[in-house]
Amino acid sequence: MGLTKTELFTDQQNEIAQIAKAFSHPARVAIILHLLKINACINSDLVQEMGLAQATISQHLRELKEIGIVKGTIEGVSVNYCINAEKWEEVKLLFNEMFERYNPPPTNDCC
Amino acid sequence: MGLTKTELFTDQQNEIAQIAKAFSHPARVAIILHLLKINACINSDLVQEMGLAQATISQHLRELKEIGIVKGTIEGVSVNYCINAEKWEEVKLLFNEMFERYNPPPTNDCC
DNA sequence: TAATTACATTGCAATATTACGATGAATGAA
DNA sequence: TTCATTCATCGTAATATTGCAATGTAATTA
Repeated sequence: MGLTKTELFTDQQNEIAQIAKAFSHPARVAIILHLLKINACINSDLVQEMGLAQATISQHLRELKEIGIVKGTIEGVSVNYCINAEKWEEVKLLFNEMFERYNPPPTNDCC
Repeated sequence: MGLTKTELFTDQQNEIAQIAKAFSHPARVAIILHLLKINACINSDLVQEMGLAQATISQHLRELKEIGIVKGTIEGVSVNYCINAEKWEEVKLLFNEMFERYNPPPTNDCC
């Protein structure tokens, strides 16, 4: 079918999945890593940095903006993109909370 | 096209994206969270837990196994699934390293 | 052996994603 | 005003994902 049955899952599960989806394409990871390094940049910089078409980068940036990880402000003719600090912290906590849930079983009888 | 141009990106970028993809569906998140809580379980337990068909769960489990996050060992008629401790640690470090890269700009002149 | 249980795999339909050319909108420069 | 720059959006083609019924496989039980 291709239609995810989100109603079967908790809000937390859906939220983790939604944010993970933002990270699930290397172009978006590359954009995020570039923003982390450079602090702010414009669409055409990213077109230079990666080898994708401008329309494609714009589409990826929109997804990152929709999730809230990235912010963009109009700066004359260009748009300044950067990491949304508050959301970044939130995402970090959400994933860390999950990562820390694992406590290896005392006996190794599971697998 | 629908075909990700992985050759444009670094190994690290592709690896983060690949692992994030494993987390990008709420059913797989639910499976992982359940395994974290319960330590080990079988396919049919998950079918009860979530409302998806057995074939669908099996498919999600296969993806998690392919990535390495989950291990499965045959236990008579059933298969015991559990978190792969080594891979879990690796994934945790990979994501934490990324999360910690962010240092908010001294001046808020970006966005 | 025959039936049962637990999963995996196959095949398919519905939908989502990826990529990009073409085009549109807005700003600034000549 | 006209042109160039920057980016968003639209439309479309190629491919990927999701979900499940049907079927296959292997081990256990009667």
